[in-house]
Amino acid sequence: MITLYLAEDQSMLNSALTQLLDLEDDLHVLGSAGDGATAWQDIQRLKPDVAILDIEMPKLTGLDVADKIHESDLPTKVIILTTFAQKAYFERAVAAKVNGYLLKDSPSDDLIAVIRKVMTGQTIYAPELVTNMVTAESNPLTDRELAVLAEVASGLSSKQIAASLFLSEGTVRNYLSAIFSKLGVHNRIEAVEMAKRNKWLA
Amino acid sequence: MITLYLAEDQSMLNSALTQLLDLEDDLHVLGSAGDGATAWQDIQRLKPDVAILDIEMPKLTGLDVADKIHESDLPTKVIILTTFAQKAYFERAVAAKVNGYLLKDSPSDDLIAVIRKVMTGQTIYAPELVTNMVTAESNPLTDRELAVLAEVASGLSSKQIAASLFLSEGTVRNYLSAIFSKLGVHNRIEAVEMAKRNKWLA
DNA sequence: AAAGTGGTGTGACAAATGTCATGTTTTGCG
DNA sequence: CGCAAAACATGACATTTGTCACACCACTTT
Repeated sequence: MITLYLAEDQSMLNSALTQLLDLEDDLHVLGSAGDGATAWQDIQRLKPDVAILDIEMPKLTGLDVADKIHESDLPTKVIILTTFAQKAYFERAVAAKVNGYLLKDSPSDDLIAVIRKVMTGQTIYAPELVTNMVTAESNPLTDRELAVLAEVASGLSSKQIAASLFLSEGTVRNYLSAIFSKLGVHNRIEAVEMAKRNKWLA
Repeated sequence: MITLYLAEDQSMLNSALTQLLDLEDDLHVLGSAGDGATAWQDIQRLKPDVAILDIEMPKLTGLDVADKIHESDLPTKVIILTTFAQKAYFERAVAAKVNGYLLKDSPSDDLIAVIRKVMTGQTIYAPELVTNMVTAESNPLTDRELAVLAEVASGLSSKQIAASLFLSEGTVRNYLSAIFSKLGVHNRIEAVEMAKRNKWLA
């Protein structure tokens, strides 16, 4: 009997999967949560064989929970279940040594299959991800540039950003200029749009 | 026996719900699709009692499909199943006379309950929506302003927008100024962010 | 018919933005 | 170490952006 824990903040999917997984003879769902913090507490207590974690959740992301599981040497294996094939997320997941990484546009039967494979010690990554890895942009910005862009994204002016980061206004504008050049765009709007699309912010 | 059709582009949710709904004694899923166009074709042919439609899907949105069902006088009742409580969507759904409107952060049991209620002739809207209706902003922009903002959102400069809409550059900037004033913001970034959040664009 | 209202359109002006040339640390790396 | 590449920082300059006062028109209201 494989014991499971499910962390997924969309209730419709959470409850549907919980019920569906529990119907399998060899699977049993010990519990589920809609946020990362609750999930982490439950997982420490329940020690499931496999934790299925969404990434974007309140309080703690699935990747944060995966890190904690790994740090604490829990026996629990981790499957990340997320919406998009995002290079940034995938890289963090690989670094966290997750046992599986599956996209939500796979059918639920795939999830069941991955759970069983992970329990045999295999590591399973969705093929779309490997493909996407090649094409997807890697974040070319430095920490400082990213900090500036984050402020721009929340609507601050160069002057406000300068004050916030203790820089001269010219410096801020220069970072912006460097950002535009690196991203191949020509203004703040486009830069912010690209950064959001690639999840480079926050 | 209530026959169902499910249109949902996230395979994980689609397949999980399909299986789960089919387990109920009085429900039967005739088919499902991951895009609106396929769904519309199938629904015409299969004439299910209830169609459960996601809004954001490829080809045709769930709201488009709902309109078509209504126009064609099909007997099929419509339940919209979507992620966020978005005033703009909800208004269109009400205009399309849908029989139910449910959020994906409701548990799957709620969906089953709503299906049965809708079949008795009731119309069911998620309570979060009615609450949200009061607080949510209604789009205060004129058509012209919206056209300008849409171009801004795709990163064009005032000069480019002026050329595209056959206006003087000053006029474009004046529209922007009016937009900022109406939205209570002070620059393009914030205006675009607000418009995107409220789905006022495209 | 006059007055009011809201959408549309314009140019002048001040402020913010983006580019560039340049200098100063910090960080690999042979 | 030495030194090259990258990151960090600044001010001068031209362009773009945002504000404002104003004008025109269509459409109500009085």
